[in-house]
Amino acid sequence: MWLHVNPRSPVPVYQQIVHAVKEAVAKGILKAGDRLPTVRELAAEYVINHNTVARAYQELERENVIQTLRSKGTFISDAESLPIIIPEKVEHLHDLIKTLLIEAHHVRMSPSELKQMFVTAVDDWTTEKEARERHERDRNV
Amino acid sequence: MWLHVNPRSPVPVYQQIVHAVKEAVAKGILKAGDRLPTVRELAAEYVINHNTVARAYQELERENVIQTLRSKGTFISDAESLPIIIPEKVEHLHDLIKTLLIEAHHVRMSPSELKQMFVTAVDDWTTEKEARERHERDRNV
Amino acid sequence: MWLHVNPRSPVPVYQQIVHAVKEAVAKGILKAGDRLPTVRELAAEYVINHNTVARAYQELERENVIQTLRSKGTFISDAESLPIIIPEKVEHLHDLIKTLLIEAHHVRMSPSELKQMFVTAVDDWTTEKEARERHERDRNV
Amino acid sequence: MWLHVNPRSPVPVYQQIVHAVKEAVAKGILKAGDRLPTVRELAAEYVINHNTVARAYQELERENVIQTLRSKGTFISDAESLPIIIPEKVEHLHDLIKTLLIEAHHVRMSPSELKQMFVTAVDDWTTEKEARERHERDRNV
DNA sequence: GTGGTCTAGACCACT
DNA sequence: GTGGTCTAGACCACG
Repeated sequence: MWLHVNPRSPVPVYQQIVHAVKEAVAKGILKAGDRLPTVRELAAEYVINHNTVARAYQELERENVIQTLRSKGTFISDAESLPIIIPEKVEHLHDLIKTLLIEAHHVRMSPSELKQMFVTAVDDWTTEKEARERHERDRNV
Repeated sequence: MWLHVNPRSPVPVYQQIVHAVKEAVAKGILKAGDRLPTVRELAAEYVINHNTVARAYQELERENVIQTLRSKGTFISDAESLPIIIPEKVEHLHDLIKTLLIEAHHVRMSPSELKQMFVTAVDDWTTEKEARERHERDRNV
Repeated sequence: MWLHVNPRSPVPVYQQIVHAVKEAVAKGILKAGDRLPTVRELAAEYVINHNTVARAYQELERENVIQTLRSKGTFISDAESLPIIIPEKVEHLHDLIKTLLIEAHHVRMSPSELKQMFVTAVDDWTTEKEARERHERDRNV
Repeated sequence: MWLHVNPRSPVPVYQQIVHAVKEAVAKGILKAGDRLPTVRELAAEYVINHNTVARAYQELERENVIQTLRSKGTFISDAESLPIIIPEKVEHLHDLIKTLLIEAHHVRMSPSELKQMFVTAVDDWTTEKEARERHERDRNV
């Protein structure tokens, strides 16, 4: 399963859920049209308050990651159906990168070392994703 | 000035201060030995309670970013005085990079586009920093 | 109860709380998973401000002695959950021992007498702890 | 010299001085009758406020470690001249040992390991002291 | 109901 | 005058 919730973490549980769903989507584990568990199913399985799960789903819907079809369930949105590109969010990425640079400095890592680390991480991410997709294809052949 | 505080942001004021100081240090705007405003000066200037500022300073001291000289004020610490390297924090950087990849995907940005953006951001950061240092040197000549 | 607070002591109240909790844990009076009083309960019982208690709890959490489960309360953490070993802290123990030797000298106690006293104290501590554990076990049988 | 003062340490400077003097005495580096620098000499040499040094001397006098002979200077007290043995102070040693046990527990050191560490530390202390005394004697022969 | 944050204002220890 | 601590009382985020 793509979800691990740690109730002891300082980051709110509902945000952990949001993040996990977005991660699964980004990795290609969840794909457009896939159905998510209902709020109550997920709440029961992970022993979470259902209000918490509901809040996570609301947030995901707000971000257009999922869509709720009335009385049919919630599904991963079709990415292409959302043509809106939001400069505000790109801004957010810039801030994240800046934070990365700041934190790196305080761990005595130079910008170029960070760049190195970043490139490696991205390459790993990409190859892992491709491996996953190849594996998926083979299974379906 | 290197500090902007937004009291209505969801991120706690004391953390905003912490982040701002770390940013100024990473950028080279604040240097080892520089004196920070006193708790009460800073509190007055930004209309913050002095306790909030004190809490930020304590957090910064805990992270070895600043040092308190008893009743003389607080100063940016020498980076060299901290031989401790914390693998746990490097781990944190990895997580940040992963988050970056995930968020990028949800703004329809591919890993390679993100890489591009990252490299540009780092280069900008570095050249800005060098420009600042050159300017500083020239002023002191 | 395992807590005695003296508001007129020169040592800060929040540190007294921190120390008392650590002592209770070391003695086995508080065990992994045990729930601590809520911030406000403890504050009310000892006529302390809740902020002071909160600060003590935060410090304890930072030292991995307790863990906060969001809006469920705070609990003694599993010792096993903390694989981190800090040489810096062992250093601190050495300093404490040196202080002990120095203070002993000024009470006209020779190192060997101190050694005697130390061994006795440790043995008492251990037997007391074992007695407490045996008693605990018997009660649960 | 037997004094090192760290103005950045969280422990007050005057206490650092007190501790250093007591340490030098316990180690036999300073002996009964030895003359200490005057308040102003010491203040000048270590760039400390003379009030701070004065306070340290007061504290040392209060603890009978030194004695001030009016207009002749301050001297290390003759230990044997102070026949008073204070149970209150022995109590203090007990508390220190208890703290040691508590802190050891939170660094995952068992009481017996601590005992081991303690014995080693005491033996080192004693042999060092004897070596110093032998060296002293040889020099004076 | 839980802890977390903030303000306001007071007092203290240290230099 | 510096930071550190504490109280009192308020509001918020989370589950």
